[in-house]
Amino acid sequence: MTAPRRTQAERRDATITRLLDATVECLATRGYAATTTSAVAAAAGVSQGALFRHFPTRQDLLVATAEVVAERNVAAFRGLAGDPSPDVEAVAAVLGHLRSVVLSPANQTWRELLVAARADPGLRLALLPAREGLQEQMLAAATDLWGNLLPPQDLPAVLSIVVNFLDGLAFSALDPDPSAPPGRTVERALELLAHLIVDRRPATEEIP
Amino acid sequence: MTAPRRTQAERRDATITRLLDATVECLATRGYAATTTSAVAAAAGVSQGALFRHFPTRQDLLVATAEVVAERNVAAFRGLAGDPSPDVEAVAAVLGHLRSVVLSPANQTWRELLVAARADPGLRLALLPAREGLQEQMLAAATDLWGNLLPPQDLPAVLSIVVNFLDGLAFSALDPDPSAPPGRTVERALELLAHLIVDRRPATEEIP
DNA sequence: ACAGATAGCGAGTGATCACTTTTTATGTGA
DNA sequence: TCACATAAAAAGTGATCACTCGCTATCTGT
Repeated sequence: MTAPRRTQAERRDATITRLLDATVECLATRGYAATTTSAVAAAAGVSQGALFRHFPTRQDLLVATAEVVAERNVAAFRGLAGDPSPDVEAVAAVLGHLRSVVLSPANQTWRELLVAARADPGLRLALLPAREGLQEQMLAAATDLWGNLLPPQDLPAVLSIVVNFLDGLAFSALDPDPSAPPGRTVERALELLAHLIVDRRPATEEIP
Repeated sequence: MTAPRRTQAERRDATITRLLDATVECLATRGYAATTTSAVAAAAGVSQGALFRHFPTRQDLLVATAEVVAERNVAAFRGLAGDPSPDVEAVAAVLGHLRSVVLSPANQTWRELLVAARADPGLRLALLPAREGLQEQMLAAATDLWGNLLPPQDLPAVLSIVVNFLDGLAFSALDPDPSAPPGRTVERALELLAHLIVDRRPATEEIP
């Protein structure tokens, strides 16, 4: 009943935030094609007119959303703790955390936008700076994590293997629940990758 | 001038083939969202009415296309020659071939449909048998290629690493030309994976 | 040759898309 | 307090979507 009495800037920022959050959720749950302006506006609890006041086109909304999730993803990657002298188990544990980061809704949103950008030159161009920044930050994070385990010239290759493997995994895992525990195959794959990073000699499991 | 005089079955099969090929091309070049029934019909050189005579809904067309490209992908995987006693270079070469297979339009089409299926339960369900068949055939192909190099229980994990890495690569490579030569990082990554497969001990490159 | 069946065409059809315009609410500066 | 600016809502607008329908063209069995 009582008026909240917010400033214009507060009102503006609040609805923009709600729109961006709604777009993330919409992309993660319904996919790119079903992320329509009306669906986003409805999810945000505002009108379409409000949406188009702050984002002139749908693409502008998507690009802004991409930048938001790119920042979140960078923060999540940097949040992975590094160990000064890690063993195989520690690296495998980090890879497990990395897996859950890659499977998170924010990363799912990012993937959805990347896939759409492949066939949309305008979106691809608009996403380029965020993509480069993300890559750079991830290489820096990889240096923090594994810089003393690998020769510097191999870091990009190993990072590419790990991240693309996890992305490919997220993308071929069509299970409705992305936070499900990893299967045996994935578990063993992470183990092999951990060996690749730590001692560069994966142990052959003896068959009992 | 002269009438070609084809049977009904020939006419039917011909337009169905043209529609499926057009759908593959459309998905690979324009992406899922832009693969509309009118675009496919135009690319196939037939009317929309002809399309809907053979495929009651758009989803039926997409599912049929998925089954076609899944078969093509299996054939491409099985076409990779195995070597009875391969060294690192041979395995790396096979991985290079595998990369070009994964980057092919047929595989790009498959990925596009998989991504769309994530947010579309009906499509996901319809794609399930093709997905299982593909996975099975790929494991068989991997056994042919690397069965005598790896312990059997590690085959699924290694296959998962390789294939998902390449898929993730295809999916983050937004270059307009997918047949471009692999960059230094990708080259080194394939080398490391070859070592992982062959001698399970990647060589550390000395810095000159 | 001819009746019936199948294939293909193209003009619709309602729904929904991204987006615009008009109108109403809500802060802001003087 | 009140003219003004900005934010949000409500009601459009043309274009395009998946899909239908009536018609013609082509083939098939007899």
